[in-house]
Amino acid sequence: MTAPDTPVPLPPGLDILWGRRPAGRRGPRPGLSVESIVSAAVAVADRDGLESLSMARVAAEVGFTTMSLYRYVANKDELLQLMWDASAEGAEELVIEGDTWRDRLRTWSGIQRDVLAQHPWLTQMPMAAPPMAPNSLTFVERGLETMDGTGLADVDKLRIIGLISSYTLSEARMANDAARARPEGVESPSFESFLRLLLDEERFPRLYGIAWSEPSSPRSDHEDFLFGLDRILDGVAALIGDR
Amino acid sequence: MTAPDTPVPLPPGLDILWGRRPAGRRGPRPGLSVESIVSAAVAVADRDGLESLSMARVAAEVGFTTMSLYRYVANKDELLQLMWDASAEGAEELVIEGDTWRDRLRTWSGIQRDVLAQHPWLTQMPMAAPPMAPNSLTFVERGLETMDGTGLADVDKLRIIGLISSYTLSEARMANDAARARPEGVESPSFESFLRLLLDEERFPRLYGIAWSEPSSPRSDHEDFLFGLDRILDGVAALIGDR
DNA sequence: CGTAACTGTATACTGCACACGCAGTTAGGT
DNA sequence: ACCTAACTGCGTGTGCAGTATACAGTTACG
Repeated sequence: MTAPDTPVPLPPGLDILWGRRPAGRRGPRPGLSVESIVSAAVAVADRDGLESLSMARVAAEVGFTTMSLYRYVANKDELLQLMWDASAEGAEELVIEGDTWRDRLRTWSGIQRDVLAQHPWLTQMPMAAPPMAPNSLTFVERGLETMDGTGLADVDKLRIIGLISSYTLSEARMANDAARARPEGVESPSFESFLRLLLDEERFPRLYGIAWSEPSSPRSDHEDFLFGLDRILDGVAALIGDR
Repeated sequence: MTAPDTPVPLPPGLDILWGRRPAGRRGPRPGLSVESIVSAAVAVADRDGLESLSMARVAAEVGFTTMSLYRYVANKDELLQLMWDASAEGAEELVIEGDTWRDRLRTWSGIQRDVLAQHPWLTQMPMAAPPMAPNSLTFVERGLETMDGTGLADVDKLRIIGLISSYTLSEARMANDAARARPEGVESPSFESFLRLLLDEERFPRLYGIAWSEPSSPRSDHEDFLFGLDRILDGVAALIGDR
């Protein structure tokens, strides 16, 4: 029924990202651009967090009125999608080195972690479905690339990429939320102290034991992260060995 | 400096959950209760999604005015925390069966997945830091329990629990977001069709291959989930074998 | 050179969380 | 018996979101 030239309707924002926006010819020169709006929004989110990202705030950042943004962006959701993809900028030029698939996957995951550390608001974003924006997909492609030569099925590679990035995202989210919970670096009692207050030994024998026995090694978020990642990679190794 | 009787300030909502709210004696009988408010809120979120959960909506559900809720709950964030913990109700009576740690962990993860399926809004919640509410912690305790006898260090058990639940949560989140993207079950083109439209072979050789070769096996979300879980469990098995 | 397409903006509307204060209700102290 | 402190429920009001709409000015095509 649809004429062959009728473009399939894309999810919000994707038409911009994939360069399918007509770009009219008449009328005054645009004083703004999607890119400048997105980068202003990213700057605001980096500085003040996602919760204080409003259309008015972004407009102030670029020196225009709030409503002018809507000439370039359909709504706030679309802007968020664009910000997400903007954070994956540079994936095109990315080259992942390493002798083994394990090294390369580790590096790939580390890059993702770095991005999440630079843009903490990414962990609070309402991530709609799998990534379908060009930079994100390029990054996925780079991830698949790391497993060339392992003999894994392509579908399994994709699942592994999904697994690792969901893990990386979750860990970053937890680290972020925890950091935000202690406002002024005041070494607020944080997790274990609370647990010691709240846990009683009979209801929570194992957690109780962990809470009271821990002060030996003050381990870092990064070590926690690597521990989990190595468990996943061990699982991948087992899968590769299976065949 | 703090007097011994001075209660340590708990994060919002936790004082209610752990039964540390004074509960005054004078004044009129409360017409509401925290429990009724929370369960009304859960009902609203189950039915209409988290985005349409407002204090006014909850108030209408229980037949009171908006502001009356604030006599029981400090703010909306606190209500969300209470809802989160309420979703883990029943963890106390939970008994996880299975002959091997692997079976038990699988079951444990499956229970979490079921809860997330029943309360999809959990995947959209701003999860502040690790769970410190009683039901959530009880569920963690049950998770630790599944690995009794594996000889793993307690700290590692806790990390594994964290790893599995972050994975389970992420998978549920993606499944949810994808489901919400196609509004009326209209078999919207969804992921692969879009990929076929957007990917060109030279920029995305591997994704291109996956997108065009796939229709062989229409696999389900559940299989995807189990695949990733088994990778993680393989990793745990490797860790257990290491010692 | 008229007009259609386009841009920036002011104004207005809606829904939200929540501060505040008031009126009525109960239980203890005198 | 009664005063009063502690409490509940509610109406009003505030400020901030996102965004619909209409309008005036600007540019390029026919």
